[in-house]
Amino acid sequence: MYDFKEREAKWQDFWEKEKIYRFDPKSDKPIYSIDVPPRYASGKLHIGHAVHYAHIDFIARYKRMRGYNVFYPLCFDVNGMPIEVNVEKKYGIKMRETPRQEFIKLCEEFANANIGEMIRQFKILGEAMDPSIYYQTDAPYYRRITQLSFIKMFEKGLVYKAKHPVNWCPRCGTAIADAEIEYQKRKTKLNYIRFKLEEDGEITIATTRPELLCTCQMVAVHPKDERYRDFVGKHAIVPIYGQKVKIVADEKVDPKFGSGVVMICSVGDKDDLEWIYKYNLQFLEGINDKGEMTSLAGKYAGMPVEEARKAIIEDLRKDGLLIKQEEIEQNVGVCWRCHTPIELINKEQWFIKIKDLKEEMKRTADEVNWYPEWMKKRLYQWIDSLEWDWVVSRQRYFATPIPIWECENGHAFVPKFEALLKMNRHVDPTVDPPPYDKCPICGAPLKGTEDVFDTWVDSSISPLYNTFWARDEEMFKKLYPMSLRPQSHDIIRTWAFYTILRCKTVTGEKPWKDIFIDGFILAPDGRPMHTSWGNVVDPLEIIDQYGADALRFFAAKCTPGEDTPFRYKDTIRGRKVVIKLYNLGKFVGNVIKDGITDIPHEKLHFMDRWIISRYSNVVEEVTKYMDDYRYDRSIKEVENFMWNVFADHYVEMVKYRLNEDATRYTLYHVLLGIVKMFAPIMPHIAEEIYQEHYRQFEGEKSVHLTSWPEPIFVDEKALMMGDKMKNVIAEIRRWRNEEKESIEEIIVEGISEGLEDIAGIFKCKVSTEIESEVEEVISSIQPNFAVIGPRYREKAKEIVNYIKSSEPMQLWEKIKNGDAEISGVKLTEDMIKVQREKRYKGRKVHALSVDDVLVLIL
RNA sequence: GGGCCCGUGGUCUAGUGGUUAUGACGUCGCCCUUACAAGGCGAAGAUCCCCGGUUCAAACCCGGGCGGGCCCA
Repeated sequence: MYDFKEREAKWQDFWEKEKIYRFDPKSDKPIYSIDVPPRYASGKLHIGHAVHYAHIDFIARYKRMRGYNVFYPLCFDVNGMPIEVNVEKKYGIKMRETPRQEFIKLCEEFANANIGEMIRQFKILGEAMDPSIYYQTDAPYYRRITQLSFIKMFEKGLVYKAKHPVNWCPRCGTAIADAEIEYQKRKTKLNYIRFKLEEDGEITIATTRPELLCTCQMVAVHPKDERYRDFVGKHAIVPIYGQKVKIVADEKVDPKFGSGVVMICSVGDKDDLEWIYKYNLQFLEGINDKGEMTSLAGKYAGMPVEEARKAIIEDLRKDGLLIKQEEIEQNVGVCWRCHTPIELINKEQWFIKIKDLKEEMKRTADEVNWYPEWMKKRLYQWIDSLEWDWVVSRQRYFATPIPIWECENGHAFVPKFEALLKMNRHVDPTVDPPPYDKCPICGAPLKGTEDVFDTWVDSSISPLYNTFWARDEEMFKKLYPMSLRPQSHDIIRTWAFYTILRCKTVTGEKPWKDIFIDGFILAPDGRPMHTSWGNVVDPLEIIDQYGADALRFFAAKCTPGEDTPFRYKDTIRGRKVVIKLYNLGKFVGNVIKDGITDIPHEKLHFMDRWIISRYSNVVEEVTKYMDDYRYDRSIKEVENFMWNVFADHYVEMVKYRLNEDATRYTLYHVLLGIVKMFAPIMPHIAEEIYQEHYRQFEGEKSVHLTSWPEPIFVDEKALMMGDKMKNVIAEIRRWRNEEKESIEEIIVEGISEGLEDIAGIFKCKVSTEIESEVEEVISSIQPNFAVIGPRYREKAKEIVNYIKSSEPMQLWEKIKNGDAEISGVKLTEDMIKVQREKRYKGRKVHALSVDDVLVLIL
């Protein structure tokens, strides 16, 4: 019995101890380099991670067996907000109230404490990452490369500073990321407010944020809204403030919401932002970073937002401008920690120019091979829709500092590229001295920025880090561009896009040759996994219960690019496959335990040539699939061959001749090839069988160091007739299984080779002469669409109907005599599929018909 | 609202124009046949989401609809 827990752990230790996953920088073998997604160092291993990393591991192991020097780094992403939040929770502190460097230190400690556990998780998944090429994105050596590559872009004039709206929590006094926003359903009032027209009349707008009247710059209606057709192009006067604003028609207005008329303010929410860009409006700041009204609000200046809203509603009511209020439910974005509603406010931010690079990015993306191909469309669509540049600054602590110093006159400087290159760490402008004593332009003092980079700035240089960019010219030439970027589809517009952008601008070349886009793993119920829905699957429990190979088997069954629900049945099947392989190994191992002798292929039995031909075709197919990153098709092919062809048929049919050299030779090579084809996907069981039964003959110390199998030979005749023979044998076995009668003699008509195996298996006399008194009956004739269709086109239907409606025996006679004709078409044997039956006279004979072969059992 | 993807027996799934539609899990029946009962053999179970079109021929191609997912606005 295969104890997967004990054995998988054993082989994992063995691989680690023997250091079998090593990239050799000195080797002149071709390199296959993988731009591994650095695993985020804050949390538990999710089933999605487990599956994605398994997919990458399939590729890495396969490429090693194909003779590549595989670059497959162990790496971790250790930046950003989730770790900050975890640290705040763990110590009960607030980031902004803790000294910066102290807080950063706590983040580092927290992440490092997690990394050990993550490495252990990778190990029990059977991951073959190379710990000798390691990085983590918060390390000084990595941050330095982030900064160096940024400096390159700065020097090219791609960096600028401008005001940009950010999500802002007025209570915490900080910008927050989209991911930090929680949405809550809240009841609020929708206010209908009367706007007088400059021309004649009035229009009623509906808004939940009347305090923003001071920043109102436009009024919009839906273009098809009949009620307001005559208003478009006219001008409304904003109550209280009196500014004159244009009335426009815009598709984005929902005519069913409120009065169907909305006001467009500077920045009320994200929709406003879109309109600001579309209509080139100004960013008017009605609310400051404390959540209070600014001087633009006139008499309400200084009031907190909610208070100002109440006051303004009161004033509108007094003036008779408030028509009515309706209670509505609204999704309000709130700070996920203090639940204060988020405001969009304008802040100085650093930008990287990307709008001008759109076409170049598309051209570069096109130079990369996309798997699956259609994923490229998603990137293109994203690039086409880009309307503003990349905001790279964040007002946080735990990330790479932006290496910029500024003077009070707005002159900005970065360290010299060469100077930073000579350092063995990054610079932190909140601590390190500026690169110049004073501003080289105006002489004013320089102050370091406190902003840090968006974490995508770090992760989007992984190919530069991996390939020794700026550090080792020779290695860079060998490794860049990398062979493969594997990643999931949710981050095409971020990780894939920014990586292409950064690497292309810095090196002038694409970052990788291939990109492989993975799908998502959903809960077994087909929905996304959510703790609150109680449908989360823990991969560590799966491994504990079914084994890592079984989990990897499920991973292999996921169609690349598609979202796949987790399927327990696939892990159950995976475990069965492991057991089947183990037993098959035990059986074959016992037969070949004294080794085999090489024998010329002519000395093989017909059915040996059959299985070897089948095997050779499988090797070719599977190799093709693996080259296309279609491990799902590959596993299906190997699994089917191993179980339904090799084990169920070949092994069964040669049990009577296990002591022959031909049998042993065939069993040895076919099973070894099967094991090798399983090795990338189910590495533990493959290692188990290799170590137990093959290592003594093959020599290599691990199956993962052996080479990928090659086809042995393909004998077309053995392939075709062998399949028939296999079916004949299976049919006789089935018959015997059901009838439980003894067999004296078997007569086979239609096959002449491989009959010795029938005699051997069923221990009876075999002949090919059918008694003359046995009568042949055509039991059915089916039309062969593949022939009739293309040849006769529109006549096909008529021909098919004729064949189907004819009595088979009579039709057969006519076809044989050349008398069968319909609509001027003479029917021939290639146009039909015939099933024959023999009926006996006199003796007791059982007739089985298999394809076009006839078997009589006496 | 936009882009991309998906919709196949009870459940999940393969299948990009031509057999009797693949396989798994589950169910039922027979069998411990010298690796494996976590196995073997067999059975039941499908209007291939709906409507139209193209074609001699559609699960597959085209158009429209319905339902779901991801990303974006």
